[in-house]
Amino acid sequence: MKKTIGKAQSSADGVQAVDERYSIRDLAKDFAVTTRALRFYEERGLLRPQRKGQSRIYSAADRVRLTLILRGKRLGFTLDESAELIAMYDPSGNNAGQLQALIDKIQEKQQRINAQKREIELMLSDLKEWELRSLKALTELSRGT
Amino acid sequence: MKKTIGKAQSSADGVQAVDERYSIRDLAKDFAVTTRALRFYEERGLLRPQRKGQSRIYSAADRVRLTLILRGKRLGFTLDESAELIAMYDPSGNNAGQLQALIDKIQEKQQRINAQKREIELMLSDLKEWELRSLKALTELSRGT
DNA sequence: AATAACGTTTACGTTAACGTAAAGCTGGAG
DNA sequence: CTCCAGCTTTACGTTAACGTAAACGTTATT
Repeated sequence: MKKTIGKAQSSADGVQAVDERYSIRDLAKDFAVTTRALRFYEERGLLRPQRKGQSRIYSAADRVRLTLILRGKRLGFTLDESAELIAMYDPSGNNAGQLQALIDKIQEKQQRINAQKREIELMLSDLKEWELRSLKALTELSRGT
Repeated sequence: MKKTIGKAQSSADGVQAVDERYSIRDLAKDFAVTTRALRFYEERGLLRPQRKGQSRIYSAADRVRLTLILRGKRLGFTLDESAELIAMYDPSGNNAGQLQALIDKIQEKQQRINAQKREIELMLSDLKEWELRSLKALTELSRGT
């Protein structure tokens, strides 16, 4: 892993060990997204990189957020939903209410996905039936029935 | 079930029994979609209702097609994909070549759907893990750990 | 100084699947 | 005949999640 910005944070504060800094292109490359996407996520409030002059500087925390954003996408969440989830997951204000809300959202998502799964299984059996029918029709046809 | 258009098709041809006719609003009501959506589906080639004068008249076959369209939507298919599926179900010009192509398409579709199913199962276990974590965090928090 | 390589903001373009008027036929009730 | 509900076409608007392009700033290297 190469740090492409500045020098290493050999901070003397002991506790906060590594807090590497990444350019926008670093993140884009590492996560296989475009820089446009990263700026867009920021515009939508999902990322808040520091600035060095006019340039954006991303931290390890930003990488975690981005990971959550992309996982959300894979799970079919909208950006707004992911923003909510990230906010809830944020350990800054972790009260019981927030966690309960998070759990509710997750369970709701489970319901939807389960429904999809059931529908897909229905469709699969449907398609298999059709395939059988078509195969029979084809063989009969080639035999000149 | 009320037929709201014309009179019943008490056709004397014996074989083709019921072929009810529905107005666009009938279909909209029955399937809980807007008339705009129905015209849009037609515009995209997914429906082909007859015309009586300027008005559209939908048949039982059209209802089946609409069912497939909506099922496709629930499965997350685009309209174009649904159009493909509907074309597969259609027993129009069935020569050997067409049948083979049909089978190929069906099998290809099966692959994709199976992949989707696996992905969904992955997501589910992911979500369950999250849920567990959140639940633990919540109980520990309420216990004041 | 000039060029390349990267960064920035601003802003219009794109796709999907309709929503939402606007304005005009049309058949049947009164 | 009049009128209205219900149908039609035409066409611009909307949301999400960026893509794409223009025009410009900033370093670092040649």
